[in-house]
Amino acid sequence: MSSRSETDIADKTASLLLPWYDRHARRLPWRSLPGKRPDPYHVWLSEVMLQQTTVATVGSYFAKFLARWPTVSDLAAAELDDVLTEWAGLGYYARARNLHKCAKRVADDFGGRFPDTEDALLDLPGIGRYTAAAIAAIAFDRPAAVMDGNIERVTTRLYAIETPLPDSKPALYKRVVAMTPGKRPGDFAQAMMDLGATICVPGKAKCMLCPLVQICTGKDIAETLPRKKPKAAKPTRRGAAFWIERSDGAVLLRRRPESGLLGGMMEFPSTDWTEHGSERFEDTGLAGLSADFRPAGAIRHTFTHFHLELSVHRGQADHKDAPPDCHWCPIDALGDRALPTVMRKVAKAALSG
DNA sequence: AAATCGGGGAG
DNA sequence: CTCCCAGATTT
Repeated sequence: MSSRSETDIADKTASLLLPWYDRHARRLPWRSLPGKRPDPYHVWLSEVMLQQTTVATVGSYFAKFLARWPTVSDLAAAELDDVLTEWAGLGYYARARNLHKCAKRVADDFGGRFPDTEDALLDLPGIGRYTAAAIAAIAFDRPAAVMDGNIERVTTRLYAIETPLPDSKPALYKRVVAMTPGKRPGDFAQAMMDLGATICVPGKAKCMLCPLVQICTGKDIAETLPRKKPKAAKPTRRGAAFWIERSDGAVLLRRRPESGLLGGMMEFPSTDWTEHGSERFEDTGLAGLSADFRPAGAIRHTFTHFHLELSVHRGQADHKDAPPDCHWCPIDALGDRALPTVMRKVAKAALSG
């Protein structure tokens, strides 16, 4: 039972938004020149990097990946460890593993060309509902309904939807489907996202500048929308990390398990991260390696669902061969390893403490 | 449906 | 400090 005004919004949004986009579109590295179709590889790479990640953060990573792997086939031929190394610092490392899997699938099953439908894209690793729709619309001009966090907020306000997220998602998606135009669907999606990033921002929206203000139902309560369900508090976990240096100056690194937190990334051998935590080197699981340690400070780091406090310990050991999953790394080469940000903090503490 | 999975920038 | 970001996958 959609009211008359809802129909009006669906009918008018694109025609109001696209002229605004033609004037105010942000110039981003992965966007093509106006009227030209972008390279699907560029669209895919940027969309995966942009999952839960800001435009400012992605910029340099996108350039590095494209310089090193100019085509999806180049990326498919890369070593996974090299992909993880280039991804280090960007977070959500399952994205990097799925990126590599997806590149291989595109190279092997599709001859290096991305499929051009939402359904086929959805079958690929690391491509979910949002990314499939975004690639289909932006790279292939398909009228797919694209809904990300920005578009959720814009649509919530446009229709003054007071049901909290995520319960409101199905209703939001129906509205986005109704608004998405048959012509320039990719530009429409990008325009909605630009609007959310620059005008219809979280908190106090800049309604005075909005091209949709004349049809916006929620402009008077924009600051209170979208409502959201409360989030759980973050507990603190603790543990210890060990900087183990050999007489030639190399440091011991260990690769973490393929799945789970920081999956496939490198670490300085550390204990499990638990509520109470352990300071004992024996709890790192490194058997048969003897070393004396002295305290070298502590670091704090926050992950998505917990805070971490790690004590850092520094010691010497002279073992020619590395334990399982481990290798000795020259200190000068640490920058070229797949070390996540938390482990770079550990390295900094060890070297200054 | 809920939990897991990073990191940084803005307020 | 909290919130949010061009979400996907697993449980």
